[in-house]
Amino acid sequence: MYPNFINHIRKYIELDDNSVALLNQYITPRKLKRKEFLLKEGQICQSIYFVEKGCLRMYFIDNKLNEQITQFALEHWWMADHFSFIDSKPSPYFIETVEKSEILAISASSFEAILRELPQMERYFRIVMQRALAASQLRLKHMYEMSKEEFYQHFSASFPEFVQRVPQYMIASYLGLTPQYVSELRRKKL
Amino acid sequence: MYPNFINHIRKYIELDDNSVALLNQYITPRKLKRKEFLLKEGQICQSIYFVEKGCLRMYFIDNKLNEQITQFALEHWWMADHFSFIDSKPSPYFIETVEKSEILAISASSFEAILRELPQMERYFRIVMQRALAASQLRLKHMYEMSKEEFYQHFSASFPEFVQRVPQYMIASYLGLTPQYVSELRRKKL
DNA sequence: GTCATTTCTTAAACCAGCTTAATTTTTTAA
DNA sequence: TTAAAAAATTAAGCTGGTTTAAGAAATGAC
Repeated sequence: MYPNFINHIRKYIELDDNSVALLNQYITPRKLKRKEFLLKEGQICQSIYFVEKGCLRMYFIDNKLNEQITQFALEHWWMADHFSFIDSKPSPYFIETVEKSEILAISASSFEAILRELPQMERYFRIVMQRALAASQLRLKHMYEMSKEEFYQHFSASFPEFVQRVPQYMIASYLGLTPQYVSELRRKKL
Repeated sequence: MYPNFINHIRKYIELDDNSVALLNQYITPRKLKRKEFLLKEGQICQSIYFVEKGCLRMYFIDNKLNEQITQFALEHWWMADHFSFIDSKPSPYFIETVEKSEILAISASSFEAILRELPQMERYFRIVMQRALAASQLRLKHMYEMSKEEFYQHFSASFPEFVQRVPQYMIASYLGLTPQYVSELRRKKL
């Protein structure tokens, strides 16, 4: 059904076919075109989203009216504004497809139901959250230790397919650079 | 025994006295003076640490040989290099007490034992990790949207007791500023 | 296919925050 | 208490990266 999703869970916990069937009841699959929204500023982030296929970005509008991208999610990744999701507070973020995507949504009430009926899923989500936290720590370390130029070069070298897949100005925004400066850096490298 | 620790867990899950007793078997309490280390660069982060009392900082040495602080942990907070802890990889970080502290350590093997014997603790840690992730998302947003001056003023206004408690050069490092610039900002404000 | 829109590039002026270096103040340890 | 070490301040000069503005190239929708 949703091979990426089920395989991802089975990387961390055991899940028999009955459990998979039960799980499926709480999942809302969504097929989205490019540039469609899952969340807009001011709304409550009602669901957490698993990227079965495609790519999401999360951004907010800063005080200069720029779109500031804070996260991407590719296949196998979860996306959510966790503060908004946990506390049912309005989110400052937009979550939007970067390309045609297939997304699995789990609403807050489904999330609770899953954890109640399939307690082993607590373990799965504990591990996922812990790994996301580890990734976030690492990203922060990179931001502390690298100049913007190094940060860009490091990112390009680490995720070349991603740099191909996503418009350059989005990479720039995610890395906290102006598109002009990225242009300059690319020219410099060639 | 460890009131902050047990109360923290009981904020999120139910825990009877037997479970508390069981839990206690897997916890190593440590009383530390100021400037003692729980982790040094190159070591594997063998434990996660709960701050029962006091304050920890995590930092690494950057290429200019500065101590770059990436995290603090006060009472009720957990501290760990999660990448190192999860994958048993050498850590680039130091974890050190900022002041006299009482710390509870849970080693990787104890962590697994706790989760095996008290499965409801999966839920506790899932919630803790999810909240830490939310906090990390928010911090990142602040870094994207604020100038360094705004970031400092925002931090000072948000955590005045913390600014009292911790040396100024540590605040500067945590916020990614030079101590000189912080000095300038303080003077400007008065 | 082709036109409108989106994305990328170039270049020059500008500035927030850093570097360097010297001095003063505070803290620590004996 | 006092000497030494650690932390904070001040000030001048500098630079990595932004801003502004305009044109060129690529892309997607019809």
